[in-house]
Amino acid sequence: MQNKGSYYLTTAIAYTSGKPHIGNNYEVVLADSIARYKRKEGYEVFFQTGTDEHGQKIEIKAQEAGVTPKEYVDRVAGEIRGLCDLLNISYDKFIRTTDASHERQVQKMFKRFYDQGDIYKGSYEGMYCTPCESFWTELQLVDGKCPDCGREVKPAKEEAYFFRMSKYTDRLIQYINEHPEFIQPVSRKNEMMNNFLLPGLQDLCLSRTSFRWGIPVDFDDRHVVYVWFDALTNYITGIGYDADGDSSEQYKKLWPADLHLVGKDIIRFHTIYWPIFLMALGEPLPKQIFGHPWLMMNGGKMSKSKGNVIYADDLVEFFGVDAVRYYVLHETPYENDGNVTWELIAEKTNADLANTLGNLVNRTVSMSNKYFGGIVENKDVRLSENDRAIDEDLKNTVTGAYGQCQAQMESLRVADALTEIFGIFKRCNKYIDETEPWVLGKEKDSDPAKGGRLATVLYNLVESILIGASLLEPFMPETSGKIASQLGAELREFDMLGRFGLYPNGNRVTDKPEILFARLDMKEVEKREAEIAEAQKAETAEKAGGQEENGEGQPVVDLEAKPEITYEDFAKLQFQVGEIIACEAVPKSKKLLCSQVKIGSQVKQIVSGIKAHYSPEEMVGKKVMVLVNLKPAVLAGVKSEGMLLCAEDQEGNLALMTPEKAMPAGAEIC
RNA sequence: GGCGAGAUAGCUCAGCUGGCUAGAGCACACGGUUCAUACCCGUGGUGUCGAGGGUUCAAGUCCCCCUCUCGCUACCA
Repeated sequence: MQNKGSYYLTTAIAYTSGKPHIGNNYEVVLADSIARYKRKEGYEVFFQTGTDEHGQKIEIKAQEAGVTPKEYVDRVAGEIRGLCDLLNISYDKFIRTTDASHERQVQKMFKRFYDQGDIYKGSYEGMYCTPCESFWTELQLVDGKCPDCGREVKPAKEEAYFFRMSKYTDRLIQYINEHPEFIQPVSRKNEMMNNFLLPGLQDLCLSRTSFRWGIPVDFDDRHVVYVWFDALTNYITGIGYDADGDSSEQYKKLWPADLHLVGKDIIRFHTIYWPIFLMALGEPLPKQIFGHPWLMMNGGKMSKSKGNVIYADDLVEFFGVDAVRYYVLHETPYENDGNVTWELIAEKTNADLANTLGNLVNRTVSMSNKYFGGIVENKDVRLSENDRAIDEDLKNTVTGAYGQCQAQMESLRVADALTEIFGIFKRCNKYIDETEPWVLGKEKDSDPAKGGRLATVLYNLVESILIGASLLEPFMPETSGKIASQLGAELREFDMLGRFGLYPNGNRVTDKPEILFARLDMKEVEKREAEIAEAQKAETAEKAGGQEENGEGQPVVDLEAKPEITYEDFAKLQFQVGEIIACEAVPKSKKLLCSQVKIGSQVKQIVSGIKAHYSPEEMVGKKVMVLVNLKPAVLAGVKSEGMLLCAEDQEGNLALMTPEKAMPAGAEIC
């Protein structure tokens, strides 16, 4: 293939807070297939993936595990890299945000932003009005003064560095409008525009002082750099960017990246903050950001304590690496989320890999051995009109597949590209049916014409399969290799795939055909799945058994630490037990319920955002914890005179706080 | 509440700028076949194309309205 220049693609880097599940690994498989494909097309590909290793969550996880954060991330990063290797990911660089070179560059970039005025020192909580005891963001201030009392405000102690996003917003809007291909799929572009860019960007807080596990700001070492800035910049530090202008040759060759592949959940960071950071550095923006859909497990509800988390290593052990790759690539179409369960993978493996592909290779090799001792030879006998038409149709399908595949890959429709490739194998199966080799085989010795025809039929099959396998290589490299080896030939380069008949005449296929994909018994699949579920549950139970230890099945919720308060601060809050005597949904609101709450002898109206978790009916009669002396506010046009207190987990599930014993409405909570 | 996406066969989905009897894959049923991993090939759907209205010679395909689902966002005190 001719050299088509460089092609730089990345995945998002994986957060090292724990072992990733198949839904996380899906992205690198997708990226890998694109990387391998582009390489075969003649691009000089550089494919980077890696791990994101800083942040408070990791600091806490490490503490729980009784190890240093570095020890913790070393272990998890190793695990993640191991999964990549297991999945046959052909990354060129595996970057870690704890790499010394990355850390140094992040510090330099941070300093440079500060020096050029993009970063200013402000306050994380906001401006503090001492008499009102309130924090305000700069935007809320009226003429730089407290919007409540109009008095002077001053920065709070909780200082932080902020990035002036507003400075670059217009340029970014213009860029996005002029480059319709920048954000893919396009529906995401509108989301970003309408929700963030057009209303105006808030300045982004770029440092934290509440924990230590991060890259220190070198000129103010109480601060560590915000993890997103740390993480996003990996795309340039990994290839040798230098903030002082001494970037590597590699960087000059590869940047701007051709493709950032990221999950749809973090497309905002990649299409807004990242481009703005690059503008501030004076570097060009990446050519395309693709926000791919997710692979959902059992409809998205998974937990280790239920035993339904699906991990790549379990799948690979049972199905084999290429069956897993095939499934995740084929099942996630383009814009919609895909689904993954053990049963679905098994079904797809049986239908497409065992039946269509594996059986095709097996029957072709078997017939070659049976009829010609494994020798594959095109006899070029005279064909009937009918046979000629059949052969032509086969060849057209096979030689045309690359073009079809190409068109799909151009728009990153990997699933559709795979479908095109499997069209070859389906056509081959049909070809066998049309030519009926077993009929020819019976008369091949008595009728040389039939024998010749049979040889040609098998030659055409072997040739077609080899072309199909060559095209399949980026997606299922191991399988393609096995097929080529069974056929006794080498996989082809892409620019050969339009030509039919390159298989060496008289070459020999293997005499010991190996089953590529065994048909799976659904009972076996269910059994294995159940075993793994049991193991997960057992592991969770074991961890939960330890006193303070939190297993991954009972996730901890880590919050950003707030500043310490005094007892006096606390004493200002008035908590009481309230009894909900009436409750109704707030019209024109998706999340709000309006409750009448009896507190002692008074009744307060309180609006709460808990509609998704409680129906108005079940609210009535509950005794709940109420923050009584909160300043009244109007929500969705309804007055609210307090706050019902709830616990909230990682998924945003809410649980009302209720007294553990019967208590009268109005009882003080202290 | 705002913005956006979607609602098509049992399941997962294709159907571009409106045009002949609305498609694919899976599953299922039947038929054929036996080289092969009980495999492959063929055949099979009366689907109100979410409801209603409109434009048009002609509408899943355009317009209006409604219902529901999903995503982002705001409020979630």
